[in-house]
Order: sequence, then C-alpha cells, then structure tokens
Amino acid sequence: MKQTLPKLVDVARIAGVSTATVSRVLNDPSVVSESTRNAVLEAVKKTGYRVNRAARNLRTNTSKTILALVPNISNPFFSNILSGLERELSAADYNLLLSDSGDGPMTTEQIQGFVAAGHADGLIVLDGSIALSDLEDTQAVFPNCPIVFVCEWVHGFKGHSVRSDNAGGIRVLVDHLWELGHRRFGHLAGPSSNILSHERREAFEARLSELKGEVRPDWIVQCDFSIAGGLSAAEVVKDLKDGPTAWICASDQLAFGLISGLTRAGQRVPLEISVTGFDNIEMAEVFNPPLTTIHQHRNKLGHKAARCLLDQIAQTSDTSDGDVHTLPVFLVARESTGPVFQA
Amino acid sequence: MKQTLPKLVDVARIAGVSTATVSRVLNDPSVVSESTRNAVLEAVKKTGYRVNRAARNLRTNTSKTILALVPNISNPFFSNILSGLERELSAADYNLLLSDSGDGPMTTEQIQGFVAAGHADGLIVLDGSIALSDLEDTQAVFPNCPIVFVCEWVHGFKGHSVRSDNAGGIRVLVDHLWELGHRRFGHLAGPSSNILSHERREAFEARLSELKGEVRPDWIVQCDFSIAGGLSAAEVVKDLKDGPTAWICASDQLAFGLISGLTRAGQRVPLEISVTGFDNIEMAEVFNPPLTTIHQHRNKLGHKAARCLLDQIAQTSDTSDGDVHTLPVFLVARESTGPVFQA
DNA sequence: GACCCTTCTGTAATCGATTACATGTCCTCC
DNA sequence: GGAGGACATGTAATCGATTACAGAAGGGTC
Repeated sequence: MKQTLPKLVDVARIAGVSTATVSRVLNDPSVVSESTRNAVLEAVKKTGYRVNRAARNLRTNTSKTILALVPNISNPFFSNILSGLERELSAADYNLLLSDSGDGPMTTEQIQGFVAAGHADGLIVLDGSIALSDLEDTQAVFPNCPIVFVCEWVHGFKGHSVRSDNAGGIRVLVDHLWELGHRRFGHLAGPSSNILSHERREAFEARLSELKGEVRPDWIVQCDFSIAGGLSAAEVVKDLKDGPTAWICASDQLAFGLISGLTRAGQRVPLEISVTGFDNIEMAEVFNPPLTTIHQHRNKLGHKAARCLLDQIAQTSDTSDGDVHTLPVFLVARESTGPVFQA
Repeated sequence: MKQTLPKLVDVARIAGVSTATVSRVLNDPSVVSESTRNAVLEAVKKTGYRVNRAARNLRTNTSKTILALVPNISNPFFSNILSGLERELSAADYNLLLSDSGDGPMTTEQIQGFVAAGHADGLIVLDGSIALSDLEDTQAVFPNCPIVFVCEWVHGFKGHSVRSDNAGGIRVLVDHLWELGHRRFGHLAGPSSNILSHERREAFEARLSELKGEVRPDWIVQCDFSIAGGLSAAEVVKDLKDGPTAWICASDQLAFGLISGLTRAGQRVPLEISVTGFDNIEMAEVFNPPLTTIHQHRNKLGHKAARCLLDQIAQTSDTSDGDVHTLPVFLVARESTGPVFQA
C-alpha cells in the first residue's frame, strides 16, 4: 500500500537518460535538446513525478518559503494583508509560512529560531514591536534573508518597508472636520508601544497646530486598537463637560466601540458628536451610522511587500538599503461626521 | 562575511564525539551518558548550532509542517480559526503553511501539488467545496498525510472533522423568535454550493415544521455570506407585502448587510422586523442595534482541529476513521430581535 | 585532415542530518 | 575465568535532488 513516490532516478530510467538530464529539463529546459526534453516530460507525466522539496532545499540551500510574523492573526486588518501577500507569493511559487508573534515582542532567539526552522528565504514582518537590535542580529546571522516590513515598522532599521500614508490620512480627516466647523478635537490613540499610534497621534497634533487649533492633551485617550478599547474610552469620554465635538480614532474598530458607547450613553452621532475611523474595513460601510474613515489599500500593501521581498531575493546584490514605500490613502466621507452641533 | 552556519559535524568536533552522538543528544538525550551529553550541549551552545531542517526533513521524510487550505484568508471568520490552529501547532513545534484556495474549488492537481511542494505532514481544510474524489485521490497518494476538516466538510469523506453545532444553533434561534411571538419567518441562506448553507437552511425548515410553522420557499433568499450579500437581499426583501417579521441570517455579515439595507429603506429593526445572525463576530456586540446571534468558539475549532491532526500524525495506526467532533454553540440574545410588531 | 567550437549528456560529488549495525567496555553471575 | 547482557559510542550508508566537470558528437574553417 505504501507505494513510494516516484523519484528523479525513476524518471531518468524510464526516459532512458541520466538524472542530471532530468533535473535540467525541470530547472533549465533550454539547455536540453527538444527530443530528450519531450521524452523526459513524458516520463514525468507517466510517473506522476514531483520534485522532493526537502532534497532540493538541502542541495540548493533555499526553501522557497517566506515567513510572515504577525502580531495577531485573528485581527481582520492583518488578514487582508496576508491575502495580498499570499497571492503574490504563490504566483511566484513561494510558500507562505505563518507565525503569530503573540503577546509581547519577539526575541532574537525566537526570530532566528523561526528562520532557521522554516529555513525561510525571507521575512515579512507586520509587527513593529520587535527590537532593532534583534533585527540586526538576525540580519547578521542570515545575511541572505531579506526582511521587509509592512504596515508597521521599526525606527532605524535599514531595510525596505511598505506602509500607508498615515500622517496624510490623519491630516485629511482633521481638515474634513475643520471644514465642517469643528474646533474642539479629541483623539483616541492606539497603544503607546505601537508605531502607528505615534505616527497618527503626531500627525493629529501637528495638523491641528498648523490650523491654529487647540491641542488638549487631556482629550487624547490611549487605548488598544480593539472595539473593547473604544468602548472603555467611551466610558471616560462621555462625561466630559464641553468636550470635543469631533473624535478622530486611530482605527475603525476603536471608532465602532466609541460610537457604540456614546450612543448607549445617550449621545447622538453625528448630530452632537462626529467620529472618524482609520482603515475602512468592510464593516465601516454598513455600520450605523456609516463610518467616515480613511481607506487603506490593504491588499496592495501585501502585494507590494511580497514583490519587494522577491525582488531582493532575486538580485543577489543587496545594495538597496532602506527604501520606504508609502502608499496613498483617501478619505471616505460617510455619515458619522457632520456639521458641528448648534444647541 | 558569509560565515556559514555551524553544522552537526562542527559541534561533534568541538565536543570531541561523533556526529551520531550529537544527533542522539538532540533527538533522544536519554540514550547518551550524562557527561557526553553535557559536553555536546555545551558545544551546541558555543557554536550556536541549529539543526538544518531541510536535511532533517530529507532524511526523516517529514516536514513538521501543516498545510491549511483556506477559501479566503481575508475573511475574518477564518482568521480566528487560524489563530487557534497556529497556537496549537507552534506549541507542538509544527509550522503552519497557508494557502488560499481562492476562487472556485481546488483540483487534485493543486492539492497534491501543495502537499508535495510543502511536503506537509498533514492537511487542515477549511474549504468544503473540494470534490470528494479529489480528497480520496490525495489520500491514496499520500496515505501518511492525514486530513482534517474544520468548520466546513465534505459529505462522504472518511476522516476527522471539527465543526460547530450548526443545526442546534439555528434551532435555538427559531425557538427564541417563536417565543417572542413571531410566526412568519424568512431565511437569508448562504451560497448553494456551501455545506453550511445547506445545513443551516435544512435546520431552519425542520425546526419550523416541528413547531407547525409555515415554511415559505419564497421567503428563503440565497446570497453569498458577505455584507454585500445582505445588502442586496435587503433590496429584494424590503418591498414584500406581509413578509416575514423575523429574518434568520446564515451569518453575522449577512445580518449586518440586511439590517443596514432595511434601515435605509425606512424599516425599523427590531421594532418592525427582527433579524438574527450566526457566528457572533466581535462586531456583533457594537453593531447598532447589537445583534442577536449564535456564538461559535472559533479559536476552539482551530485548537481542536490541530490536536486532532497531531494525534493522527502521532499514532501511525490509522484505524480511526471518520470521527465528527461537534462543538456546542450558544445563543447571544441582544437587541436586533424583539416581540412581534403590533401595528 | 587537423583543429576548435558548440551543443548535448553522463558521472559522480555534494548538501547536512539520521540511524542500522558494529564495536568496545564494564559488570554480573555461575 | 568465561559467557552473556547492558550500555555507550563510532562508522558509514542513506535520504533525493543539483551541478561542476568531463566527455562525446557534430559542424565549420583553413
């Protein structure tokens, strides 16, 4: 019953050639004459031969595998990026190995363990909480294993990085609300450890300053990026006297939580308070009220990162250090924002 | 610069033993005397040695890798299951290889290509649209590669399968609405090709019949599982004269779409129409109105499937065919359902 | 005809681990 | 003292592909 799989040598025997020739037909067909090539291909078909990846990997010292480090796979935002990644990689005949970095940042040990274990040809990192030194150690030990960041990134890291125009998005949101007459702005920021939180918060403060608006530190609330974060922020925020008339949230999920909490507390969005999100996840359109937010091209982020990594693998020259690819974003104005409330 | 990685033979030289002994220390420490074991471990530490997986895989004919076939990675419902999977697998020192089966069911060729390519030790399938014959072919060619279905499944397939109690969930929903006084029920079903659609639809009809309720085929609308599906169903449904007072949707996303569409059309949920979902995704709690739905333990589904697969890999005896593990679900009653409308 | 080039194919070493088998040592027991 | 067993370790074959190198065959030029 346990019929062993056909091997290269079986194909060679049937085709009446050497293993070297079979291998050449598979890897570089042009160097083999047409007649032998056809004979070999026929033998391949007849035997149903498939290359043993382990053997090839051992010999060529590659794995045709890319490892993705994700802080939390179950986050729908990441899954969209993975989808883009997977599509691009599988088109290039690469496999996608997935690893959830779980709670807390990963250590050098873990990263290198993963690389060595999966023998990955490259790393896609969606987790900006990794220490710079760990990354540099990894690069030192595996100089031929390029690392590309998507969405998040790490300051000072020399390597490619693909991200959305976070600051631009926030700026557009502030402007949108400003034009609607809002002057008192609040911000639900992401966790302080997160680079996107910083980026968005800074952009928020900067744009507000440019417009000569008031930046009130007590109107900047730090939460995690989840719905629950938004809900608990609402508890704090709902009782503010003369509080913000507009809240800019660092993610759609935060915005959902906030709106939900405010609504329960009897406040009307957008009539009394305007709220914006960031990401434009699918839900934003059907939420009640439909959410004004910033659209990120998540699939494209994944695509681009994959391309970027594959390019680096292809060209052995690693001269290209530190390109930052920033993808544009755009405002999707829906009904969670409106003119400032006239009592 | 390109310092080659330390190999087994390097460790052996430094520890003053043979490669066989080093290998034994790494794989079955108990057979080696304590003194040599310590010497070897020290040498391992000193060199920073890590086993070359490709070599090991080649020699042992295993890969310590599980391949997950997912219909659509970007679906947040799946990503939660993946998360459970990943956690369990990585705890057992297995890798998770991800493959998006994309549009349309996969062919034998593709499946086997993936198995052979990734040289997976096992398969987790979340896609019920694969043909039975393709699965059986795969089992014939790779008898040592167990296949476990999660969430979805394929009729007639001999093998383990982990799923939620879909019928039970629907039954509870019908009863819940029945008790609220509803007698005219509609159902937004998933795509006809999907096994869950069937299961849930049949349970819907069965329970309604048991209660001596009326099953109206024209009140059963087929959509895909997406938000967009619910929105377009709303277009059809909103103009029904004396239509259902309660809609049971085959997924939360459908319910969101439906509620959103109905609300836009001026109908009030739950005052005039009650709507239920299925899944209890995070969003259900903060949706407006909060969604009455069935909670599925998605993480647990992933966990269980992984355990199930690992168990099969561990025991070489493949006597165990066809266990179905059904996980319980429960009703989460929120505000999208209410007593039947009295005009 | 001699020489060289091009084109195609075969031989055999190699990647880095695992493991069957052989060997050696030491201990126990009759 | 010798047989037998338990335990620890080493030797070398092996997994299945890739590829450097060598060799053969054919063709063109002087």
